[in-house]
Amino acid sequence: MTALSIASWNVNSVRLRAPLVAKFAAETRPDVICLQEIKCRDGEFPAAAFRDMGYPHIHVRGQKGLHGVAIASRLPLDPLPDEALCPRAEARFQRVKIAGVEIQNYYVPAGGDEPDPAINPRFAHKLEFLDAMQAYFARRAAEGAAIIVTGDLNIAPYEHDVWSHKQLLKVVSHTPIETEGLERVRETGGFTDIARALIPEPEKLYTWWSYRARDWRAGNRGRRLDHIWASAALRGAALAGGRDGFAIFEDCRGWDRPSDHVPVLARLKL
DNA sequence: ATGGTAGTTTCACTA
Repeated sequence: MTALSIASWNVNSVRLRAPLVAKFAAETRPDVICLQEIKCRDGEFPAAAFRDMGYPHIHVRGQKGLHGVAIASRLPLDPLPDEALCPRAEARFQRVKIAGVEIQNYYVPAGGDEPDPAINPRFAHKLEFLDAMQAYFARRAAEGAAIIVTGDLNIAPYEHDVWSHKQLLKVVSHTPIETEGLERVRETGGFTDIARALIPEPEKLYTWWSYRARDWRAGNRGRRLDHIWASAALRGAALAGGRDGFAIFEDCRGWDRPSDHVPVLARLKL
């Protein structure tokens, strides 16, 4: 049996946040780190800093200034085609194979403020992106492949994934069209939400706290936007470790010049 | 009902 630990973190600019990633990597030593919102082109990724952290194998899907995803690994990785999945061709999806596991890294569109696709093109894009994910999973479901889906999905699916279910029902990230859509996507692919399989409701779980709060810790108005899912072939490996199989690194939100998201981590026993 | 902060594409946009 071998262990494989996979972290996911929306860093909100990898060039600015590379020192924080280094601190996290030194403390937690994940085998793989999936990043979102790197906000740079491929060639601007701070690859040398990641090599120094012990992650020489890197796959970047960047774009100028906005969005962008990257995967950094201690183990060799094989890039896989990204299927041009994003309906607007933004850098929001990539996939690789590491130690026999396919890792898919997503940055789902945030969707703007108004949860109505008829008047808000960014919300329409978010729903189109979910449709594209569902169609992709439907095409691949019969394979039975060992797949990890991770990233900033920008949706808090369950009641206890937000600080106030009632007050967020009309707020983008927790509206029924989004939460039901994400459930459909997950079920289409036969994926297990590792966090909730190991840490069931009603325990509150958050991975994001707004920059705009006066005191993020005191108010604790968080949302669980960052996810790690395991395909049916990996469900046993994902749940074998019990509660230690999943972690949220809330302390990172209190570091100097933090991201508004914190890292999440799954520990697989393959 | 409003505004609050952060980052990059910056006297404007996304999140």
